[in-house]
Amino acid sequence: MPEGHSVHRIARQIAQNFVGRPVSASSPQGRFAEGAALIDGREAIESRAVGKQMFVAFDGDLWLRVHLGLYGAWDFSGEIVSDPTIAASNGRMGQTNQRGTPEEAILDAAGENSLTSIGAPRRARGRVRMSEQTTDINETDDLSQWPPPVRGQVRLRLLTERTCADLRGPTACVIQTPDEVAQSLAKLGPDPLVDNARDGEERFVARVRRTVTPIGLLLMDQSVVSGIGNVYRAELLFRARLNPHTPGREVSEETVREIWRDWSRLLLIGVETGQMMTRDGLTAKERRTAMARREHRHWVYGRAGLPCRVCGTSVVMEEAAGRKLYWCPSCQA
DNA sequence: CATCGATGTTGAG
DNA sequence: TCAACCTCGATGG
Repeated sequence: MPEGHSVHRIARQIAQNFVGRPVSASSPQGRFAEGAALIDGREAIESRAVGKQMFVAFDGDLWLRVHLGLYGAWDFSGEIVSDPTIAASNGRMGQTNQRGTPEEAILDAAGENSLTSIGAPRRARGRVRMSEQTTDINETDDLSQWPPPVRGQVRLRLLTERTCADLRGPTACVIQTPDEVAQSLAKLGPDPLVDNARDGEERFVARVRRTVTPIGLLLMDQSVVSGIGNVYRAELLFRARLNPHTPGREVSEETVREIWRDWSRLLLIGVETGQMMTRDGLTAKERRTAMARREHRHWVYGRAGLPCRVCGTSVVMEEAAGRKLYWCPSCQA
């Protein structure tokens, strides 16, 4: 259920906790037994996300490609070290609160200090789910057992001496050669967190402005731009005050560039906070409400029939290519 | 307890 | 265009 921001967070979590270590791989459910056997015991070399796809390299030129699809999820348990760029950037974002950021909670739960201190690393007692924009600690879990007992359908379990990652319900989970990875990457449009800002923007602009396909469909096309899903699509279009049905070639170049830059901005915020926060101009109080409750985070997504937050017109919902598209017919005329 | 729907993609027809 | 994939939180009885 993730859009691009979640996948980047997961890739970083894998990088932080698995890269540089030998990894035991298994498929408790059995549906990925062959693939798991191929990487079992190998050292993880690299972990990266491009759009909604994640690639993890293992020693011996074997790559794991995972796509979570609609309801895939990774559960991390054990000793979990947060990505320092995420933790550090939270301060910059000014979104700490009394109980601490999710990342700080992870550090606490995982006993992160012990990793860098002299004492023996102590077994963690944290558990996090990384599926969508939530990163929750379940402190009621009994983690006295190691490795943790398998619960439910686990397609792939990655395990080090200290950290466990369980993958459930992915659309794609395959082992690839470097050539196959290159082919997968070649199908993907630019990702603001992967591609050079200028190159990415130019590719996006060129692609959008040469087609009559409606911009509302183009933003969902992963070969046009990577990582945008149904929520970010609706919100980017509203933020640009753009009618979703506008053919790509009829969107002004300035507006196309504005959308790319806005996506870059929203993606960065999503990676840092773990939430799809697409509203701005909020007071401190409104921001706290929005951080706590999803329905307050968006301009139009999920608000069919409710008044537009800007003009009061009823937000419209229509089906487009099998997905629900929300927009304000007045603001986005 | 049953049912529904979801932040997604693929492939059949 | 639509079903299938295969998971789980939210909702209703």
